[in-house]
Amino acid sequence: MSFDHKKIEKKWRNYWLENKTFKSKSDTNKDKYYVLDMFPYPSGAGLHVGHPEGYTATDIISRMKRMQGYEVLHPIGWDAFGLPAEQYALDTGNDPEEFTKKNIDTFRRQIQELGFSYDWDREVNTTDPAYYKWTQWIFLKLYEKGLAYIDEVPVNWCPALGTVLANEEVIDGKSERGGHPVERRPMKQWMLKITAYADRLLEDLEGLDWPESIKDMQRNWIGRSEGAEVHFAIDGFNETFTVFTTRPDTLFGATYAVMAPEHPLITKIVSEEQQSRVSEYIKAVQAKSDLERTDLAKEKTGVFTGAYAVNPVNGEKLPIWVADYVLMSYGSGAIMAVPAHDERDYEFARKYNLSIIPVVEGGDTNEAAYIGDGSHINSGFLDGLDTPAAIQKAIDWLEDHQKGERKVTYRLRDWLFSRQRYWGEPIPIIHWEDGTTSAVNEEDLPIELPKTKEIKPSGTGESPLANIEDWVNVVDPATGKKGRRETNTMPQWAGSCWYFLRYVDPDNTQALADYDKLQKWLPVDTYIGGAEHAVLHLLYARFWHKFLYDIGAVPTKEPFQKLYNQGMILGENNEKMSKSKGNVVNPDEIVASHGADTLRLYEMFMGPLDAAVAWSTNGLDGARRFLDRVWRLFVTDEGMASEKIVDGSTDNSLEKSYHETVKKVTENFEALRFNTGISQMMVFINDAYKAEEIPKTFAEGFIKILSPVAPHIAEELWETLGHNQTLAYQSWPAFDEAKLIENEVEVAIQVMGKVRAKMMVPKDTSKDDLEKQALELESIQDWLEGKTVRKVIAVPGKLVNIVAN
RNA sequence: GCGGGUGUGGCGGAAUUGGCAGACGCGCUAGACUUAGGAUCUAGUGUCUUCGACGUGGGGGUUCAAGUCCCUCCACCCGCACCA
Repeated sequence: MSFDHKKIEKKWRNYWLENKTFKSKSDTNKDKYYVLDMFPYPSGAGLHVGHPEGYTATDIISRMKRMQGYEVLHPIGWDAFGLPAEQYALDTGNDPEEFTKKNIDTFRRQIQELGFSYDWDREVNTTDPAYYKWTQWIFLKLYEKGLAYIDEVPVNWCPALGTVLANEEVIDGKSERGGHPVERRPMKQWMLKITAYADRLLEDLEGLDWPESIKDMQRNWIGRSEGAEVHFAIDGFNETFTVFTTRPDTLFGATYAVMAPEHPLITKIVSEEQQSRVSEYIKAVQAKSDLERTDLAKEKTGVFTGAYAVNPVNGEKLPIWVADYVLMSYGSGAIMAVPAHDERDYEFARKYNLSIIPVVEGGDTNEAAYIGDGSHINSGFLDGLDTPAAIQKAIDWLEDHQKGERKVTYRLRDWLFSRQRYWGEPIPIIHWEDGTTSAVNEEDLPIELPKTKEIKPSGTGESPLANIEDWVNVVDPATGKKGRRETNTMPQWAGSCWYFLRYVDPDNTQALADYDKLQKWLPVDTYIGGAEHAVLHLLYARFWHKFLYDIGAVPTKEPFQKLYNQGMILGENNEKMSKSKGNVVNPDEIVASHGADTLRLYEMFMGPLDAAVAWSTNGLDGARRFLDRVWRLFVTDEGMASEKIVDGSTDNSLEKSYHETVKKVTENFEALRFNTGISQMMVFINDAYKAEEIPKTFAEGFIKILSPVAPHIAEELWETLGHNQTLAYQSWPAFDEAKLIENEVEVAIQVMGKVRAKMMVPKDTSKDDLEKQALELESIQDWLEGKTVRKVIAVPGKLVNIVAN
């Protein structure tokens, strides 16, 4: 008979919730273990089958660690600010808060139905004023320390929608909704100075147990490069400009200079005869979308400005060009071009017939740019040096002559922190009528979002908050000075930068979390989530954490010690699940038809946690079949413990299988290799079916190791075996290494590397004996007939290989 | 182009230090039980011209022995993308 998953799962779900079985305590002597999921955005679509994959993985770790005697912190919450709720409000006129609340209720129900062992007293919600009070507080601290500042930066302005769009809302230069044209427009925006932490964000990656690919992505994103800034005079002007280069050693090979189209100096230096061509070019570039501009396939374009730069090392005059292959956002927005040793400059020089002067020996500059190392030529005081030495000497020369200096540049840019949106944390700043700006007082936090039915774009590019007069206008009670609240709100990343701190102390009204409690729980021991957050979320969170460390708010330099990325679950047709493809699997339906335990088991058994694997209904049925087999093995049709389970059994036929299973499951779970751990449990159940008796201790041990994966059925089995307490805190079974060693082992006998026979021998048979016995085997004699034995390799306990010809 | 990764039966996937390739599951085949079965149980299941040979993306190499180490090529996936 199969088990009644609906009845059992409801029973234990309610038991855990009512008894607060998974409440974690900060004041214990137990060692702590903090297992974190990337908290979800509660979308209107409800839970996706992808969610339970990561959540089951962390739940298995949590449940196992509890049984191993750790005090486990395993919380969940809601990353509930964000665009979809605002779009919904715009479309329907409904309140995003109510909409969000409803979605959260659905997510909570679905997550509880899957039996995850979260401590529900620690639930956090980024849209709760009691929570975002502290998000705003962190912003105030950043502002105090000069790490939050206003800058004029280009944003995606959509005139038709009257609003600014996030990059992901712009598709091929058109708005995602409505397909309206979008243009780049400079606007005043809040920026966070993440670049001030660039080096630390880079260096501290070393000590983290993260996938190397993610660390690499962060390293690339930060993009540190060492080089020099070189100052160039402009011929006939009392102006200089600066270029950044990683190859100051090639300065003698510079044959022209390039400024980005946005470079402020261009309008000053452009010659009369080039004026119209330059302004036309700049206009054409501005009309291009970012996508078009960065399209590598396209040919490089540019125009001559008519002006000349003076090469500081030799006084040569270099024509200054404008070209969009130079980016204003990197370095200083201008370069010295060394076509002989830079592929991009080479391509450009070839197209526009600019001269190419080799200064490093090695390549053939008639064919291609030579990037490699070599002895320097045509380079005055650098001649004869190799690249590293020439770089050093060139920088020394520049510094001695005040023509430049050593410089480190980053690809990482400061974080654009404002959004012209309603549904986000208000930025706690007031702009006064006298032109000054001040932060809201700490004790006035939180600045709550005003309730409104008017979540319409303001039309000016400001957020809908600008329309709400009561909220936006303020008067300083002390001086009567009038002011306006900042109408920009924070991006969705803000709330997720520190939520894992709030779980530690979710109800604290005096601090974002109590320092001693943070000391108990930090860092997060295991953090699991999707790889789509590899850079932004994880980099922003690390940045805030380091800042909080600097102001003494948190005790660790890094938030997440071990990180793991779960893979994606694809549709049955091997494509990404999506409504339009009709291949979406709804977890509610699976929980109803097969049960939560089956879904959990199946998702863990599908393949390695980090792999992308296609959903299979047959595979799901197989997972259910296994649980049915376990049930039938332990429980009679009458619902009693099977007679096959014997207390004090002397049958030791299962001994090796049991100990091996406990060992493998423990080790595999520890290493997040759930698929192999589960397959070992299947092996044990197959063996147990064949055994006459199952010692009760083995049955109990098996139920314990099954419980992290399939907790409902495990609790029910545990109870059926006569226990009246949850098994959530029963001790994790131990295995006996000695029980794994057989007295007799099978060794393979190979002739010329091919297995020709096998024999059973005592496990510690010596090399010589092995060799002797193998050669005496009759079947081996046949193989050796007519051949001469040249060599015999014997590996005790493993195999014998006879080399003969 | 650069960085990271993957390639094993019909399918998902296993294989410490190089040491019996294909664990476990799905699917499939046969049998048992059955009024019936998409239930359950038992046995089998890499390929082939079944003595035996061949097999871990292709080719080459090291080794007594290679999925595993080295060289080379191919395919696919992820990230970045004119970063000076």
